[in-house]
Amino acid sequence: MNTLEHRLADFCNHCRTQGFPLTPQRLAIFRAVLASVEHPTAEDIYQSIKPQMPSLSLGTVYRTLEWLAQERFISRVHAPDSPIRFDANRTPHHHLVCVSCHRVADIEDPALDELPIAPERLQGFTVTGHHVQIFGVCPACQKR
Amino acid sequence: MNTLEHRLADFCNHCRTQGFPLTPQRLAIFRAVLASVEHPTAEDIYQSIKPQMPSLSLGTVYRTLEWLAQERFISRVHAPDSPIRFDANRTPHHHLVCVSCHRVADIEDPALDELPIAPERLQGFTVTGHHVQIFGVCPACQKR
DNA sequence: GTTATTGCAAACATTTTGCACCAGC
DNA sequence: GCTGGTGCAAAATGTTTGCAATAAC
Repeated sequence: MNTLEHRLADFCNHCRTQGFPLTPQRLAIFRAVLASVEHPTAEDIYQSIKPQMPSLSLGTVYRTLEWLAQERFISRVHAPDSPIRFDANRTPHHHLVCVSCHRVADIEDPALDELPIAPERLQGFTVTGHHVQIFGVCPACQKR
Repeated sequence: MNTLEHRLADFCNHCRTQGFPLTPQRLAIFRAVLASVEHPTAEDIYQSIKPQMPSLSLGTVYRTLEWLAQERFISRVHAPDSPIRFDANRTPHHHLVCVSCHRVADIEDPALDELPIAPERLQGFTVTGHHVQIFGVCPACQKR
């Protein structure tokens, strides 16, 4: 199971055991990434939390997102013509990127997780992972 | 054939027939992208041309690279933790990205050009293309 | 009480833009 | 000569950082 509650409990545990102070800002920021179906930018996260926590600063959001990525609770999504986005989905997946509105959707397909790459083409690189971006026009943009 | 001379002639032709003034700046910038084996950033291009053309401005480099991409003579490469890079390679290919030094190498493999994506997973997106990024450590960084 | 985090503002890196001047056609 | 390109400097954008005040433990 991977419910929101489970993920949050995991996170609190990690902070406690690793000696990272569990601040309301961290909790709110991780919650916001977990809750978002889109892939929010730092600014998106900031705007979504600001109403309930007016003292929050954008710098803290950047620092915390960076730290969450380092601790492997979220990952960064780099798409063209867009600031860095964040993603709490930890199951292996790839991305559908709308070339019109720059929306990013997750795509899960085991066929994409194991690519048949010929080793002799790797030019001596030690591979640590890969990521597929599929470009296209999303349903909403097709209607325009 | 796709020699440098051929690509340049193509480019000059395109400008002539499409009514785009063929300026020394445009020629120098396209030449620089063609000549580079790495995937240069705007700043890289600027620095490489500056000695022979001291009047060149960075703004022109950005404007020209953007225009070259629009006219499909080059493409943009978006890699994590790096400014936008440019690529004159027009044969279908993908990228090897070094997670240590952020170098980007081309990888050509027909297996990557036609991915077996199940249509029902596309969530209504109209697909226009895709791109594979393979992350790893390049030979130079492995030795450190 | 100690230590790490936060808020704030300034700095930074990259890219875009407005405008007067200049060059290609 | 007209049209669009260039150089320059300023602005915009996205992100990072230094530091004093503050909150978690």
